[in-house]
Amino acid sequence: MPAPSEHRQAGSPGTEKSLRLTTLPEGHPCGRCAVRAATICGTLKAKELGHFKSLSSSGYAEPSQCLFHEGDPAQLVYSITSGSLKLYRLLPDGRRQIAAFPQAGDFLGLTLEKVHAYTAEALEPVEYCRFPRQRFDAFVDEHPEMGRELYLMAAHELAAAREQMVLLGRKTARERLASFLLTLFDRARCRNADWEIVRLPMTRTDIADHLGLTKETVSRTFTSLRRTEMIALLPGERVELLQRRRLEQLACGELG
Amino acid sequence: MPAPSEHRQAGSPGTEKSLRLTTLPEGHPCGRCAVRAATICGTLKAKELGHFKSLSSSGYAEPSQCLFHEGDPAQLVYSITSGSLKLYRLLPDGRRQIAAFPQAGDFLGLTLEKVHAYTAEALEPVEYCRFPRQRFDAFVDEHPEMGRELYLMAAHELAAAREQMVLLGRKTARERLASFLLTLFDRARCRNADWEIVRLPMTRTDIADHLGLTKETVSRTFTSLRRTEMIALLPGERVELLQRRRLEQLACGELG
DNA sequence: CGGTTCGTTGAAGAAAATCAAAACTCGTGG
DNA sequence: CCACGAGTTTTGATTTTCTTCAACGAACCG
Repeated sequence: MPAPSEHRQAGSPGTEKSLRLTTLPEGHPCGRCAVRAATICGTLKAKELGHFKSLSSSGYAEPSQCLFHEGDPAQLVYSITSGSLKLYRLLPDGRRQIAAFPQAGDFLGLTLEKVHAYTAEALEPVEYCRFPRQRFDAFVDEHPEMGRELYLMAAHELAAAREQMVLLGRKTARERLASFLLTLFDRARCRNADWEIVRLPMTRTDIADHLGLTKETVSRTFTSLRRTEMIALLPGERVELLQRRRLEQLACGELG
Repeated sequence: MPAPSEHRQAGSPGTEKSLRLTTLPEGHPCGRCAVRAATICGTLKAKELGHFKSLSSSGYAEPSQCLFHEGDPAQLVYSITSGSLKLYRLLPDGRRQIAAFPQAGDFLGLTLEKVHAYTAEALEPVEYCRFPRQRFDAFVDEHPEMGRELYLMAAHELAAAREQMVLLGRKTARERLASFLLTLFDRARCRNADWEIVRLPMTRTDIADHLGLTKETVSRTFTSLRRTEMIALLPGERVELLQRRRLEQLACGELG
């Protein structure tokens, strides 16, 4: 079992900057992004946006800093403007499950409970906007149309979580890694150009804790995918997609 | 790998009956239920409820009948009024992952996509209300306060799905079964009296496909929990909780 | 009563975990 | 510029957990 990670630094508050609840291209032909881009920003009229903006402050977190920890009172809501994080839960003996790797454009900390159920830890330098939870909730109450947008976000995350359930419950190690890499490629393609190269900001251990494997198995599986020439491993923790079709077949279980 | 299940009967339309989007006790001191109870019904004024009601028709499904299949156009939204179902996804070779076991009070078919990503199959006789998707969406558009309620539902299901990710990614067979049984006990306690007995409407294979195990492992694990006297297996596919505390410790990984 | 499905149990096998160690990366500082 | 050292990745050998295969008994049903 992996050792528990112990980081307790607070995210350092930054100076006020322009409010961007999403950094995504607004009309991009990617379902996930399209919904995100429509979220919040598109919903609010100029005057209301100003009011909303006044609720926020911006901040910055170093790699391995946590925006919040499992068990912390959920007092703030975060909107990531750049960088990426891991969102995880620890079992008492240190076993860890990473639920997601949130990126720019994602909301964090929107729990219904009084405390956070997950820890959000930066993988890279992260910029974010922060909203006091109470004022955020009050704002949502005053602007019913926000409810719909929050619903769209939650529904998307639910779909992703259930997809991950299929992966964790029924896929082999190769299928898991193939699926994971494809989601990364799709997320990258959605934001950037059609590069078939992504950088992995997370370690093998992080990937293992996301896919329900060990770091050794993840490493061996990378090697296996490289040997069969579906991907290439480039310097700088980057991965190139060589055969999308075969990787897709593998990911959904149509390939040995 | 388990053999694929092949059922293609349609849910039989029933006669008009009183609209109940939830059958849960409205003031029950259970978080999950409280939110559900507040959902929809509590949101609409009498006149609007009448309009909403006029959009629905009620129906009935036999065990093993499907309300909808993975890949079907998502034309209807369902609200379960009695009975329970399994919501699952099949891989091409027949591997199956059951995402959830929806019950009375749950909504089904609320996908953002054009088609359903999961199959909903009745475990027991199921009564439900049906709403044409388009009219449901239009209604939600006209009643912004509905968005907030949908968000609460989605957020709850997201929390449950992520809990299941921890289970599938990092728990042992015993821990998985313990966690699963506890959610069943909690759901039952929320609805009924404080009986520590639940009936399992699903087969061992269904449980296995929910927990990422095989039916043999599930069976062995039931035996193991029975031998250590945490639970008792009663006639009629019923399970009695004997030592809640120990089962809870086991479920969250504090026990061998 | 035979047929089917479901649940349990046993024995053998496999995928991934664990244990162990070498190779690589990258920042630091001599 | 290169050597050092901590952390990460890769690879190998062994073990474990769960799966697979197989058999049998119980419940159910026309």
